[in-house]
Amino acid sequence: MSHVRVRFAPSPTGFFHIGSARTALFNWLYARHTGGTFILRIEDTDKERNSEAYLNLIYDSLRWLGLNWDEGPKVGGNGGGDFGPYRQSERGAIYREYVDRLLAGGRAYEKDGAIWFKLLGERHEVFDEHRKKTVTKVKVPPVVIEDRIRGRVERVEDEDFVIVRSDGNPVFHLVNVVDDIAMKVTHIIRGEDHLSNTSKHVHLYEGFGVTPPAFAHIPLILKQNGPGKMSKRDQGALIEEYQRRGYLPEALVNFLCLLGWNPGGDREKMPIDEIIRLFDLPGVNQSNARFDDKKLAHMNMAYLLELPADRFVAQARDYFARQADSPVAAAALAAPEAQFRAVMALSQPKIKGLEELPAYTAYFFTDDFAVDPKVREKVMAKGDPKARLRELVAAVATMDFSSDTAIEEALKALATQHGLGFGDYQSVARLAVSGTNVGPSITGMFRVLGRERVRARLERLAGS
RNA sequence: GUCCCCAUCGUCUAGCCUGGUCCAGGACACUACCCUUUCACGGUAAGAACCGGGGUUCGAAUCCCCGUGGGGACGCCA
Repeated sequence: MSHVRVRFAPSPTGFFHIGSARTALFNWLYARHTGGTFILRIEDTDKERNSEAYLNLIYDSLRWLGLNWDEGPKVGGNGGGDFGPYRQSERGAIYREYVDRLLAGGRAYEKDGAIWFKLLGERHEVFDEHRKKTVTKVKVPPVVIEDRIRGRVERVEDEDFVIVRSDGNPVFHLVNVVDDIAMKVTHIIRGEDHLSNTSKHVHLYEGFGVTPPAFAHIPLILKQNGPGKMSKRDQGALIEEYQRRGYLPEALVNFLCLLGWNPGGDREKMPIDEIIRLFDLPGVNQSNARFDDKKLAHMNMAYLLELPADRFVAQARDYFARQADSPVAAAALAAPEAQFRAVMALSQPKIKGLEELPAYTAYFFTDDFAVDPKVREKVMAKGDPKARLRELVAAVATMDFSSDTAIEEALKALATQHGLGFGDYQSVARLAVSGTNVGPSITGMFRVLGRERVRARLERLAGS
């Protein structure tokens, strides 16, 4: 097959959401799989609703997800590729030229100040009950689409439609087709919501005397709760939200590609190279998929767990840096490098997401940490906790803090000496030192916190 | 209302094209147990689905039809 050229063509009229991201991802994967070209084209013909902020959000989100584009805005030095410009707002001359061809060939006409595409066939007027108006129907044969995912789809498109608005701005259907022709796009991979537009597009291709590219309409992502497809307003829909919450882009990408595609068999968690190798259009499902944030969270945890320590530390630092207004984050960032790294080493195997980090690690960075009242009540109700705390204070004074095993030995010896279990000391020590009953191993906590702070906190609780 | 698409556990899905190997496999979630120095991770186990009805066939989750359900589109939005 000739060189594959696919495009992702978002319009900067709102936040960048999960559905768009997955469409971009499938296009990108197909390009990478086939060794083709991935084009980013900005469909900013709706002057009313476009915004530069949303445009930047598209760039940022794609970059964050790792979906680099070969042609498009921000690529290289001059023009971003051989078929630019890649923003439709800058391609007016090209559209005029194509519209003129239609006008000259009798395939378009002017009415009410707008330009309409003309269907070829017998015409008659009918009253449309649903739209409450009289419309002109044209007797045309059905458009046949050989969709790469859905198979053969037939649809009758029997009304002329506007291609240039009365204010002179071209309409989506026109620019979309013109650009796909001009940019030599070979495969149109887009959401199924465009399937019913496709009949218009095929007519336009035919009007321009061009064979349409291959179509592949991918299933939609349905909102997690309630009916309908996911939209920008739905819970968990925004890419920037995951970015802000410290999700790993590779986890999100892996999760997203599993929504509506599968590599066959039981494989789920896969490195991106493997996904690229396996991805192909026949593996894409035909049915819509419901978004599941639990599974995404699980995927994220799996990726977090296997992240090299250096990268985990970097991610954690990033996360804290983005919450600089929080006292915990400020304290964490102010901590010495070695301590920060040590705390992260204890946390990485335990947390499910970076979001947990502030609450999970606060006591390492400040003495002013929260104490869970329920845990306190429970722990302090058993036996003589204050006695154990005093014994711990004494033991800590001479304990070897150089390694977890040394600390463990010392605590075990203490428990044995008093005829109690390790857990009896562990629970009060944990409460004193961290204010809660969840966290890394007690020995790790002791070691990283250091003798002085551990002793002070044990004394504080013993004397309370 | 019209047109188009879709239909396997609660969710994502394997199997469907090339009917028998499927009293339907995996993952997430849920439950129980194990591991354990708390909490997680991990391990084991359990429950949980072929939308309904017709047909074709010796045989249907798999093929066909109808129904129902879900989704989408019907803009001088994209």
